[in-house]
Amino acid sequence: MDPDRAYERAELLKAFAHPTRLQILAELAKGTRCVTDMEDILPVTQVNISQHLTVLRNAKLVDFAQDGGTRCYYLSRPKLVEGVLALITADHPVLRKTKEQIDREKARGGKEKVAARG
Amino acid sequence: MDPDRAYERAELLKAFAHPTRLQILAELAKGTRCVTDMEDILPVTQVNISQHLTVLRNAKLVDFAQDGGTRCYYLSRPKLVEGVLALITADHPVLRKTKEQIDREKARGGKEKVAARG
DNA sequence: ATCTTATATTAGAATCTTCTAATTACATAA
DNA sequence: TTATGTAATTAGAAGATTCTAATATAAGAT
Repeated sequence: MDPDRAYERAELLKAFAHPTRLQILAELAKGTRCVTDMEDILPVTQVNISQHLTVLRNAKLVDFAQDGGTRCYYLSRPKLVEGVLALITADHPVLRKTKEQIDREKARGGKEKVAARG
Repeated sequence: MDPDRAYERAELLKAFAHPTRLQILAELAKGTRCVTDMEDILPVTQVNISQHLTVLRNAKLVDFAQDGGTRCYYLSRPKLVEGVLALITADHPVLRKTKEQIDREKARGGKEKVAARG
């Protein structure tokens, strides 16, 4: 992965990487919500929610449609957000390998870099 | 999502959310690597790589098997890491909705919170 | 024992992120 | 036009993260 793309993608992941923002995203995954809806659910101030929504908007994870004085927020890339939420919510057992297992994997020819054929 | 789980999951995502760590994870997704392998690929110091590997180990995203003086690092939760890498690598078109579309979605009864039946 | 190679640790400065307090803006109702 | 409800912005303090420099540890070779 080249450094520029790594930087971009890290920026995207940073937008996810905060407890309040994850809770906002999880809530929006259930449907459109306005800021007052979120205030009812989250144990933080309106100002703080608004600040986190700004981060999420800048990352293009959410957007809103204006409805008079209120804003209806929704996921602007639902597949991405739902995908990430599903992955971090699932249980992923932690593997442990010995040097011998790794050697056997290499012998079988796994995913590692190999000399070009031909 | 309850605040404790949100906190835990945000911690996990923070481990992903750095360009150098993403590059390390992408490299390990190709196969086992030792620290010198990574030094050859990444434009950062050995010390810094080691520090990022510590972060990744603490998050249980990677682990290593000792091989004499070198350490063979591998993904300890490959499905999780590969899943996240695939999601952030894919192109996810950005949706835009009007208030009217949102109203119609609500009328159809979408994912939003609804009064309990019964 | 000493040197070399491979990797980790520690300390601290620089930078970035987050939260709180104060204020602003905008839409609607009275 | 004043009040009310909804949401955003700004400034700055507090806290967390990251990087660099110096040093340490451990294994293998000489």
